Amino acid sequence: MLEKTYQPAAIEPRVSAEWEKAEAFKCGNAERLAAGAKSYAIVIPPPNVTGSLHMGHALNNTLQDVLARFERMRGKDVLWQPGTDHAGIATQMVVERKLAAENKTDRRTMGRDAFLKEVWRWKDESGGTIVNQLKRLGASCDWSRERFTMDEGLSAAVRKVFVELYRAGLIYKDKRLVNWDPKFQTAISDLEVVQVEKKGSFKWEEGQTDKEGNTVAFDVGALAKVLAKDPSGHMYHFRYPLTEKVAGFEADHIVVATTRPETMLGDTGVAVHPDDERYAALIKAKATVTLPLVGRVIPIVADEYSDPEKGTGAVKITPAHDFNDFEVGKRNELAQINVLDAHGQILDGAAADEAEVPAAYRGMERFAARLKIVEDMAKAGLLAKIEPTSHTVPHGDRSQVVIEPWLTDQWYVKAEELAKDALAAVRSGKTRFVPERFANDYYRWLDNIQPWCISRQLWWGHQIPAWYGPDGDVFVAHDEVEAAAAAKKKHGKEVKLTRDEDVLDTWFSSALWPFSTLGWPDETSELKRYYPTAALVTGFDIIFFWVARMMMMGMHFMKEVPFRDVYIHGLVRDGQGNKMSKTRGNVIDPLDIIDGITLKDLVAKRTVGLDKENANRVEREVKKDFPEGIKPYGTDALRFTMAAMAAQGSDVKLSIDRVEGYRNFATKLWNAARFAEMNECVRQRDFDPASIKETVNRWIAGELQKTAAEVTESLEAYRFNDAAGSVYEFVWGVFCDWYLELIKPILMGDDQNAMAETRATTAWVLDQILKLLHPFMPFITEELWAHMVEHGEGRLSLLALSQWPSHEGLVSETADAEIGWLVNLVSEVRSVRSEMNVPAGAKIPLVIIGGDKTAAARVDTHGETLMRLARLDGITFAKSAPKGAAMVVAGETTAALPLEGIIDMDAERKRLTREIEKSNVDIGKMDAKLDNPNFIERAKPEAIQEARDRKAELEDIVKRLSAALKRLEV
RNA sequence: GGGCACUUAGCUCAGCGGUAGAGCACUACCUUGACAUGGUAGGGGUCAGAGGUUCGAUCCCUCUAGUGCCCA
Repeated sequence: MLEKTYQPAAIEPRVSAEWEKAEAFKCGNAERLAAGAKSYAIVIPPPNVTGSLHMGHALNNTLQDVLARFERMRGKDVLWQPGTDHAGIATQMVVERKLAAENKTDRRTMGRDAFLKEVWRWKDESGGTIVNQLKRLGASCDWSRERFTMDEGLSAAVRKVFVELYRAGLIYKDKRLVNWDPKFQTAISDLEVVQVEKKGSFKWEEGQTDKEGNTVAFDVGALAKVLAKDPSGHMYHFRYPLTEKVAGFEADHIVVATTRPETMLGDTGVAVHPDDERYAALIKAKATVTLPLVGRVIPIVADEYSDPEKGTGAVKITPAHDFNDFEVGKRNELAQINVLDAHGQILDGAAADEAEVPAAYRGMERFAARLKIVEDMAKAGLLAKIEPTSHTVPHGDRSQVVIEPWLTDQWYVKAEELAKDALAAVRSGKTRFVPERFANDYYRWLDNIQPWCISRQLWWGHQIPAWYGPDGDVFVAHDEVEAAAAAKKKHGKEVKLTRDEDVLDTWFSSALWPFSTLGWPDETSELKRYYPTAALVTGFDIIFFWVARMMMMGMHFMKEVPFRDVYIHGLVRDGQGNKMSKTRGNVIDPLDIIDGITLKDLVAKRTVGLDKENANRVEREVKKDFPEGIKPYGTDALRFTMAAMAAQGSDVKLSIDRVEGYRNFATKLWNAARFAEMNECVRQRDFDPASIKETVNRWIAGELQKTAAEVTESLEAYRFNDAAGSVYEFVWGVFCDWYLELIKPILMGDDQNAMAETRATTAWVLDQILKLLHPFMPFITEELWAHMVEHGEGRLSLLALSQWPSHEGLVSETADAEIGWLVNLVSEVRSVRSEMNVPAGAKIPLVIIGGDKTAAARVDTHGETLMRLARLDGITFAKSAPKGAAMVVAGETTAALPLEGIIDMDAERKRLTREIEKSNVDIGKMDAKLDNPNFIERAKPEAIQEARDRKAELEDIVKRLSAALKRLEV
């Protein structure tokens, strides 16, 4: 016998073990293939190997698993391909931190090879965390095929892709400005840069006076204080003196403005708009300015980049430190002078000599240099103005430090070429975004795509397969042997080669994921069978990072899209709609919902690493929101919550109340099964739902058929919430609330045939429920599936491998009408009882007024059920209502509850009047429609008929209620 | 500044050209032989505001206000 309540912690490990033992999720099952199973593949968005499970993963993987289990039950050969990516920067950071914590030598001291050994050791020890957590979610991946982006096979794919793209001219090396992260000292791609809005507060202007009329001097100390908080957010106006006075130009200087004063050390020009009259004389005279503090003579050039409307209309140009200036510099042949090193400090030593950096600034940190330069310009009398300005400042998404555009040699992918096929594939519908609107983001990005910088100055990652010869010429090859051969051919002798030190962007290998995990470049049978994959499930935040790049690589190397559908889901937020974040302290760990957590542990978890002020705030909030911590709700409840709340394209605001509600749902199911067990509801061999005789059983079979169709349709359309909603409503609202109640008299009665059929039907419906629920709640359903055979036959298979319900011909209109009548009548009686304050325990008689043969037959069949559910002590028939009775109007049936002396006739009068009023309002609405000639003329015939039927129905109700009311008034 | 969404019950959200729905919360009653992690009944909404299209608008269009996200 099942326990009274269900304990997820007790069943989940057991069920997991069953799946594993049966190798239930292995793709390529021989029987299935022999039966001609179509393939259905999903590749997991590989989580970072450094990662641990968060709510985003829980949502993402729940949805994938729902699809995978659904299709597996539909008989397909399912491959859900799992794995992790190597997360270049993140992993390198983790290991460096670990070395520091263990007081081991640092990365640079131990050298590249030794360090990489450390990383691999870390990966072997700790890299499995997230994979194990995914297993706890019930993810039905084919774990035997787990892949890692640094695996040998996947690395071979990376090398091949690099070499081929290079040879096709689609990868090249170039000296360009990159987004340089001074903290990690590596280039990063545009996508890894986040723009942060900054606005300062310091204000000063030359000649500004105070209340007394005294000129206010520039206060460098005050500025220093402001900049210490945030170095950005100000516009500085500098006077650059003309090298020589120019006829026709009044001033002896030109004013330029900048938000980054320190870059002036690298200025090589000043640009004004060619149509700007104010500066025409300077352009004509080919005037120059002498760069203050440095003394470099730099030209004033005409370039449309400068906006005459903005500031003075003159901009300083620093080609080596600004993306726009870089272009201006190229157009006007300005020198590129770099003044920063890899740490973001002003150059020192020989490099500084070459760049003509004044001694005063050498080796200075960039923001310290910013302040000093402003100070020195002020001292020189060349500072005109400082004003707060709001501007966006690029930050590294991992390092959180200000990014510097920096001139370096990097490898690039000619993304604009690869984008063409990727765009066409979506435009032509070969790949479809769900919801569709996300295709717009995809188009917009690919239409404006920039070269993709793929080299990273890290050690952990795929080292670029490029070797340099003695004269710096490059040999791109699959391996060193091939490179050496090429070098020998060129030089006519063996030469010493050095390999490019850089590694590739992690996303470069992720872009190959849909085919590299299937064995490419080998022509494996898996590649043939599972590519293109059926669906990709991911968040909108990585459409650019990943989806677009997989499309580009897939189209180029496989000549075919990597996936048919891309389902984009939202973000998981907290109950209030805030993004979950560590500093906000509102992160909910999925495992804490599954296993539960005490208040104390939750506070500790959320405050770790926070400063005192934040920690106190978070502690207060946690105590308020979770006074008793989080109870253990189990995986199924969490998964069902995710699915039920994953409406297309919208975020999931996760509240614990909701999870609790679905945990209760699981309990409800558990107890329904317990009821079935207690009543010996055992599935019969060869049970055929089409041959059911009893009305109530025919009815539930029909309802089940409809529900199964709804769930199937919703899942096919990625409408997870609708699918979850349909099955929830059926299980609770139909099966438990009505069917189980309706059959109790049969199960306790003495009609053996009816009882046998009902038991078999109940067992059968429960089986179908377990199947329909399985994709959402795999553990409890698998457990019940196994349990429910104790008295019957052994199951032929695991529920996970059973067949998805799909039925036809089970819906019976007569059964629907009959049970509908019963349900309606019970509800109405209950409602009247409650409103008339009839004590819940009291049994009362029911009199059916003027009932026809149908009513009599129905009462004959369902009288006992009716009595039980409406708590009646007898049902009789009469021509007219007895005196002092409350009236019940249920569909075509009118009935009376003779309650004289029990009920308040005044209350009944009021109730009837209110009911009549309500119906009359609705009749009025119908009349308004039907009296409108335009409606009759133009509306759809069905709409007109509907309105007429509705009106007739309402009028009938009013008639009967009015009659009842009249009787009371006599 | 450009683009995309959103605004529906106390809260979180579905829905949709033709009787406004769910979960949670709330109220009353109920230890009825699966389940109090339950049952029964109930209250609660001019579907952000203003126009327009339509026989008919919560739904389609325009504008306004507010909110969020993406891109510059």
